[in-house]
Amino acid sequence: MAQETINQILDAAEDKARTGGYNAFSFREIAKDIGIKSASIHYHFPTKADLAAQLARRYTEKFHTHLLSISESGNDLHQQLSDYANLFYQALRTDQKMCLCGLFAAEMNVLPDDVKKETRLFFETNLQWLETLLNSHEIDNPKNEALKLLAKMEGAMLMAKAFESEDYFQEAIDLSQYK
Amino acid sequence: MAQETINQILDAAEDKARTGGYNAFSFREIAKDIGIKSASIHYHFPTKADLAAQLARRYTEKFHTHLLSISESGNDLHQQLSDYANLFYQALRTDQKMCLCGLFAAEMNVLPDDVKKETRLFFETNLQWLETLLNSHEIDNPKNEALKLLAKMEGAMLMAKAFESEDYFQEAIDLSQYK
DNA sequence: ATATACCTACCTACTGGTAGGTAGTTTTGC
DNA sequence: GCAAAACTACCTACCAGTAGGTAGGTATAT
Repeated sequence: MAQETINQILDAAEDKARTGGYNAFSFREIAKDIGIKSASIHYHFPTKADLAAQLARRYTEKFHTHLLSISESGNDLHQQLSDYANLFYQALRTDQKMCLCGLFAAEMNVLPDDVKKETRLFFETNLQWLETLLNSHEIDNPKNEALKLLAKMEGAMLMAKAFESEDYFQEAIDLSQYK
Repeated sequence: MAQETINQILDAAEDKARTGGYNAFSFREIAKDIGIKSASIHYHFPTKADLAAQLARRYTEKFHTHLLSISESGNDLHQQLSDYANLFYQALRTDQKMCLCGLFAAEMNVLPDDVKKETRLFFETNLQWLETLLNSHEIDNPKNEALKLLAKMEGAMLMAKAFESEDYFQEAIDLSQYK
């Protein structure tokens, strides 16, 4: 089973992609990092587009798992949104890195189609989860409110990166209106 | 006077940088676009870092000019913030491209120091302008409010890119609280 | 016998950057 | 007033390094 290698490849790629985007990771660098040859990565991921698409998909799936566990908690709206914001904050804090799909979104125009598709799926997944949550708490115009919340998360992450301090994320996130 | 060439180089570089970030423009591509040789670009900008730093600086300066003209209008708070949001919206709409510094911010970790510095300056310039505006209209905690507004702008731009539609920007921007 | 998971060796295309040359313009010294 | 020197804004030709990708080989396990 080569699942372990595949995970290692994706881990290394994610690390680099979340630092500088689609052009910031290469087959050679990943190979060097995990101790195999670049040609061997092509065995698992024929093209770079395949690798990046898988990367975005894995990222979205992991994120979705966290979303489900938040909604299953049964906590009140403010707490769930707090936990939600914390998903982004922890990504910043523990990895000192941007949201993978946030970075990909910024580069949307230069991404291969498959990667675009997976990137958009991340945002759609988030919007849907937020909308359901807001709707179940009888918030007006949940669709629009969801979009504003998602934009707030990504914008706050960008502030943290721009000023190179996670604190800016917390300062930019204000969920008091949902209390 | 070679100012014209310099402008052409920066224009071509900005076009590409705003599409895919720091790694999305090369001396050769720019040279080809404007009809000179890549070596000649090095004459005006010794290194890529120099070029990108100048690019960010020019971008910030232009933006700052617009900011000044908004504050000189003497319009009410809501109108000025609307005009402010429109600066970002127009960048999206007319160029179909991301905010240069928003993209650079996402890639902060891989930028040369000079480019980092200029990128941060863009955000500081925005924060300062917003803070002054909010302060003069007796808004509570203007510093924090400024950060939240700036995050909102960049977040909304990211939404527009993620979904490849400018409409998402307008939907994510809601300034009704400042009415 | 076949499939898996790697390998070596190589390809073409492109990257930022440098050395050294040149035509045309401007500045300097007498 | 004019020739020499210097400067500007390009050029050709090249470098080492890296990019994604391919062909074909090999050891191991089923």
